[in-house]
Amino acid sequence: MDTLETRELRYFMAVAEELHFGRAAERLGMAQPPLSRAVQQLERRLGVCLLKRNRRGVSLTGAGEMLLHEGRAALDATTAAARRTRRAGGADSPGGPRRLVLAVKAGASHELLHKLLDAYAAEPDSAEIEVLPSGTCEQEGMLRDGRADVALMHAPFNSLAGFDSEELMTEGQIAILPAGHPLAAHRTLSLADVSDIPDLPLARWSRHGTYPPGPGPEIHDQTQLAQLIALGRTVAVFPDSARAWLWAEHTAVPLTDAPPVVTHIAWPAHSRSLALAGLIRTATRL
Amino acid sequence: MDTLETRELRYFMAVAEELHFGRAAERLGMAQPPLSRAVQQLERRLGVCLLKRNRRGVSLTGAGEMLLHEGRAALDATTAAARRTRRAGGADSPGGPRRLVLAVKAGASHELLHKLLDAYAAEPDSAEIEVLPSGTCEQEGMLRDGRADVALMHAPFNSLAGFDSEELMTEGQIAILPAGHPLAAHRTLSLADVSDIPDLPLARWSRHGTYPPGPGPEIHDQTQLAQLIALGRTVAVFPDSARAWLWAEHTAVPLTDAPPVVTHIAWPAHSRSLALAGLIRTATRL
DNA sequence: CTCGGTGATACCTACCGGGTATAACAGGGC
DNA sequence: GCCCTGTTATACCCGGTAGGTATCACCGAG
Repeated sequence: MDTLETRELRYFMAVAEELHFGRAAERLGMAQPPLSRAVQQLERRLGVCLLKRNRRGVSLTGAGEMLLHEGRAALDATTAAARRTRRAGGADSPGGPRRLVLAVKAGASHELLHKLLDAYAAEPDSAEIEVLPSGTCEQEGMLRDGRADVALMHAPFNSLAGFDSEELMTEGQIAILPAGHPLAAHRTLSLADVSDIPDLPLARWSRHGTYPPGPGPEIHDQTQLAQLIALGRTVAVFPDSARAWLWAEHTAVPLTDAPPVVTHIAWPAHSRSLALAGLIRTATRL
Repeated sequence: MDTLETRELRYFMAVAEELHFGRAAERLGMAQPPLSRAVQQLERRLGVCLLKRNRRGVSLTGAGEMLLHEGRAALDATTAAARRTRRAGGADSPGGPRRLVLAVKAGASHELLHKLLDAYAAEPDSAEIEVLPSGTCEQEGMLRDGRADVALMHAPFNSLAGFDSEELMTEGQIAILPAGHPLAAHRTLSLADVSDIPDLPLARWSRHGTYPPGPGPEIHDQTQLAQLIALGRTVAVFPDSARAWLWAEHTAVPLTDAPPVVTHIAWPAHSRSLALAGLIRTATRL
């Protein structure tokens, strides 16, 4: 009577995201009429109007927006439950699984990650760690929907909201310039210096498939970016630890006014796994 | 195929908590055979063994424990989605609902709460605040399953894990003694002093219907506790602000070594409501 | 005024969730 | 050793409902 099945939620989410019954039905692999009916039923059961059916497409009501947000969290939580249960698999041992999935932004914190993995592997009865490279700022979603159990995150880029976390490292930021560029001769630079170079527009990173507006080139791969810098086509701002992968044609210049980057280890607040606790203990002792 | 319906989750949770198919079925208001079948189906779909069927009852496997924990979070999230959507109700206004439910431990932080409500009501276009009194340490659950949108919590009693929060107030703790008791004459006391009084055993608070072991009386109501103290039958430890409801027969003595109590305002990390943001802003400015 | 695109309705079918009855199995009491 | 009790699993049936197809109702654009 008041139980909100995940199937209904999935259906509503599809419609709310597409704002179009036909496309939503296609995405769900079903016909449009049963989808319409299911959403109507959902509205009747909740006793609220979720969608405004304008003759040309659909728009969300206030309650619809609420369900879109809260439903996303709920769906993530259920798929997380399924995934983590599957991973816990045959292991009948109490105290949680013997395998952890660690999400790391691809290429970031090389050295820290290496030290962490080595130190943890040396611990007595440590679990197996699977390192899962993630796209830009995707670690949050991975923790939420159970693709990962724990993540290395970088404030202020990642949001730690909703997770437990421990601080691991703080570092400054550097501008990475083509070695030959006039600015590369400076000892230090400011953010204003590098964000306003006429011949070197700041690169724009892919974020969930879309790019922020601006004149710079669209980037979704670190190697691609490195090459464009080496070719003198762009400039980028990175944490100090990015020095590890600089090319000969690159020059790193410290930024005086860039916010410091704080690397955290973060995990879902309700986690109760012994293996996770061990990893966190190891990480904070580094 | 991999979708984990809430109905299945509810069924499994009931069995996992009761560890008995018959009782679980009764609790769910259904017969036992379909419940057995549903759980079998769930196990087959997940491809893992969740329960060990011993001839005498049932026990959880590692995967079963995982699903018990993760599933609780998932079910809470879906019921929260349903509840909050219902509450968002007819309000088609963007930016979230015009009504917030604020969970407060019954009787705690009177003064702070009063100031907060007054200050917020004076704000331009403030939402309506419904104050929801909650039992001991129940605010977490209320935020998780959507009965509340925001809560006043008291560290270290409440756990802030998984929520966003702002600190509002820090206070010391006091022992509340019968006015005539010898210890009531002291200027200060230590925790050891009050936890080991032969004739005044510490009261035990109800927590989800159960009581911690010990010699003291079982308490689930502040008035009841106040009376027992006045009668010289027990002693209790409270934050400073409890002085507000002391009786004439009570004496409050500061505790030197009790951990300070920090009152926070806390809310689900993914909340995006304008009304909530306004309330938080008001609270932090107090 | 018609046509294209949208969501809603009508109707049918098949699946499956739920109920009842009963089997299979283990343990304890005599 | 045998039966009785408590437990979960199996067999079978029924009804509700999720999903499909065909079609309608509506409105905006040209």
